[in-house]
Amino acid sequence: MTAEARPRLRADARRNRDRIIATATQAFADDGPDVPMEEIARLAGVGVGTLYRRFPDREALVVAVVRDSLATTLARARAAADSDAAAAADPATKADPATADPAAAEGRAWDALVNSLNPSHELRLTMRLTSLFSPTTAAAVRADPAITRIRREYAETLDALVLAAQAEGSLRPDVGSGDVAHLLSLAAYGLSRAPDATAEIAFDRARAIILDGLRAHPTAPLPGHPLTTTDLASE
Amino acid sequence: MTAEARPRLRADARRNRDRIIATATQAFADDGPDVPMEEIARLAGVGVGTLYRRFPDREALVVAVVRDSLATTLARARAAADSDAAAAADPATKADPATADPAAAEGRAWDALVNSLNPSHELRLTMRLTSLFSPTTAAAVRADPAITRIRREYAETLDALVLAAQAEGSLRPDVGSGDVAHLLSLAAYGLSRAPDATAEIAFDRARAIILDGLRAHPTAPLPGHPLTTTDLASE
Amino acid sequence: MTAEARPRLRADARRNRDRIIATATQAFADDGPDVPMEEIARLAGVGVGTLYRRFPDREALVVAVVRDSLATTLARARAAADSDAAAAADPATKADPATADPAAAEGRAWDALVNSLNPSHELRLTMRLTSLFSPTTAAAVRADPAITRIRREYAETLDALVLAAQAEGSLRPDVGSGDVAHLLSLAAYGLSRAPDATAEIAFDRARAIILDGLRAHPTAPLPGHPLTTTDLASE
Amino acid sequence: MTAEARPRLRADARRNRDRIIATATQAFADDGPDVPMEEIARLAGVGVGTLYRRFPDREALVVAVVRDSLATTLARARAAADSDAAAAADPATKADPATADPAAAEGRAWDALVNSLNPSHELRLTMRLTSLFSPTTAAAVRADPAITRIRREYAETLDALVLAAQAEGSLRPDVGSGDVAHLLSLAAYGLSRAPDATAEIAFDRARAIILDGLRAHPTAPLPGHPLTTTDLASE
DNA sequence: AATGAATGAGGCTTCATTCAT
DNA sequence: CATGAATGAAGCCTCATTCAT
Repeated sequence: MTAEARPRLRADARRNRDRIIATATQAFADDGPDVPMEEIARLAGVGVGTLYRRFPDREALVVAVVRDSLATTLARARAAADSDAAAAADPATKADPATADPAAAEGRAWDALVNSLNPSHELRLTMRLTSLFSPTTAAAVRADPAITRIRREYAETLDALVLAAQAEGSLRPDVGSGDVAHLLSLAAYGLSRAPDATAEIAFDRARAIILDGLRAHPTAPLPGHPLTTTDLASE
Repeated sequence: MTAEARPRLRADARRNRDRIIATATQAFADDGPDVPMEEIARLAGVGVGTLYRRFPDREALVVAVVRDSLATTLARARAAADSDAAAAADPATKADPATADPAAAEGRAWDALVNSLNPSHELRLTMRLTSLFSPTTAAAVRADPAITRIRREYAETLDALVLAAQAEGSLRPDVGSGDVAHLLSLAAYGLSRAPDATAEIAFDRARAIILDGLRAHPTAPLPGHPLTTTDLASE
Repeated sequence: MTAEARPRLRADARRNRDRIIATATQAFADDGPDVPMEEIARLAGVGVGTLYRRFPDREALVVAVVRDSLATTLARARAAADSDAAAAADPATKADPATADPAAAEGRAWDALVNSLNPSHELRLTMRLTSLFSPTTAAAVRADPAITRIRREYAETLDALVLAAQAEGSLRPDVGSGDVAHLLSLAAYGLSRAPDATAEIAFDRARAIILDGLRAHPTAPLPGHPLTTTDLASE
Repeated sequence: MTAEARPRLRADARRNRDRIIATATQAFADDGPDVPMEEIARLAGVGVGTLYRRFPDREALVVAVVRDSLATTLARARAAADSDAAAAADPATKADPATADPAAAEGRAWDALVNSLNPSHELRLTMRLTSLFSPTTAAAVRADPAITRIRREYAETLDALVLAAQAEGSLRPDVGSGDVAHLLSLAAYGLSRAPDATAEIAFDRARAIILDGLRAHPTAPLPGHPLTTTDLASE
């Protein structure tokens, strides 16, 4: 995403690169992590050679796909956090709670949290990916510095959202950002590969139930201690 | 229960078969769905020839593994349902709520439901498998008659538990057995392959939060309608 | 060659293995070091799978070919050394120099040396191989323990032949076994790939001239010091 | 000398061409005959496109490299022959044998022959190349008209040197220029790719021994008949 | 019946060559 | 013209499956 490691690709090369990542994301989601490289190339409308010129091997492609997808997730979470901050600073919004979205009745920070956890269909599919790859590939993904950085920044953003929601009293106090990330990634895993009405409904309902479980009225103490995203780093 | 198509194997052959399934289950859990057949055979201490004598091809082995695992899950759920029924019929138990497990305070049917959803580590690993196999293999699994039957029986058992819990007022009324099955399989997906303390804690906490979300005090109506396990059949 | 690392192959497997090595030796000689593995398999009348079952990768095959060829060279040199020793111990032979082969007039030790350096056509072709492989593969060859051992034993045998020939005064005293090995491997390199009358003659003449240069009448001191085969170990 | 088919390149284009040949020569010597075209282009500091503009395909590049190297060898041999002829015509030199280099005691023609066979390290490396290329490429090299011409001219030059040395009695009479060329190319083959002190010494010693074998005192008749360089043309 | 050897289709990757910028 | 991106044929290797011992 940043300029660091990108020596300014030619326009068409750049276009190809983006198309390959998008195609690969979809292909992994549709056909599992073993889609032949040639299939991906074909779907992207390029030759295998081009694919390999951009990504020296399958692992590099997987890493790029995950990196891209996480970057988008991070951007979305950040946008949610920022709009929350903006709203908090805006007297107009603050002044009239009556105009608030009824579904947002729990409080602004809660809404921001929920919002940040409402990934697009494509993103949710990508979230499934990590769990699908072979242990070796998964290790390569975790070892990637860019991915590590994005995860760290994502953790920080989510931490802020979690703390704000707990401060306003809408999120149960005995959970950490790690718990929240874990639960929502679970919901995403549950999605079947192909877009499917039932899967969508099941996801929406699961998410709603999970959110109910996260609200600020625990019936019983949770086992263990609040998990931070750091606790899940090796997952 | 499984006598139908099984022409009564000799004891040692039967032992071989069981060991292969156990080994394969472990191998899939440890190394992902792509473990070579030869590796499985080696781990099971038999030649590939023997493996292929029992399971005509890789798909047949996978189906057998899933079938075996689901059968165990079903047995566990049934035991939970039965003990609930027995308890319900037993005045002694009914008479003295004070002796109840504090964690079980929500009611007997709730406890039975929770109990049926507390799979062993090995089982939870196996539950992940289905989502790991290629779409083709996954389709073969769903098409297997024995698996279909087990799923149906499991659905019936879970339906009963869900209805009982709703009857006693401990489970929110706007969920179906499909929602429950979905949520719990989600929690299981989250487990990483290797046994890992953090993953265990994350699982336990996620499960607790999900159960809180399932309790009988919804804050907002759920989208859609209660899902039955039939709704999820194609998942 | 020894039983150490060979867990007793099944008869047909053993036959296949031998045929693959023989075929590969010929194929490398005919078509250079880049012959496709599939071509070698085809020529040997086996499937690629069989080739790869015996030799995990191309490098392993090359190492086996070189190992095999060096072992034969060693055996031949040893036979020459032994027959020399036997002859030396046999009074009948000793008694009548008049019956000696005229071409052997230089002395028994000289004959033994020359004899040990008269490799078969196939062997000479194989000797070329080492110089043909890529640096990486050549390094693998040198790193092979069996090859190292054979080279050492070969060096010892050649040392004895060289010393004996120098003792009887037929070999110039300012050369070592390293010089001899080097020169004769050179002659072998000169052979073109395909059997070819001109190449044969050129080889025979080159060998004769080199032998003349090695005889005990140096006209000028050689540069450097006598080379041992150890000096050439890394070559 | 090479103006025939060369439509007069621009100076910088010429410089590019020369650099590519020099780079390729070095690359072949360092990394074997399989260096990728792209690697050669990179080392030469040009794009592949430029490389292909100069040399329509890999074979053309190899041919150019060999051609270039042989031309240098020819020039050197000619210089040796010419200085011999000049010395022969110069009474001053002839008059005072006492001033002769001690190592040159065998006679002027012998010295000229030896001198012409003392290639630089780089050249000797290049000489190895021919034997490293695949049979197909080697055939293309032999089929190249320019190379054929250079070889013919080289043969004529070497013939003259050989005859002169035999006339002065320093070279054994039963060898031809083909034998000489063959033996010396052998010595060069022995050089390992990287500059290496041991290889250098081994080469010098082998060359000295071979020269001893070529001196005018045959101990036994050579097999076959004197080889001309023509006899070796197909080698 | 058990074993493990043989087979070959299929996936990964490289690199000579062509072509758009 | 130079550049380097794109292409795809071809080689390496793996592994599901079959078959001889």
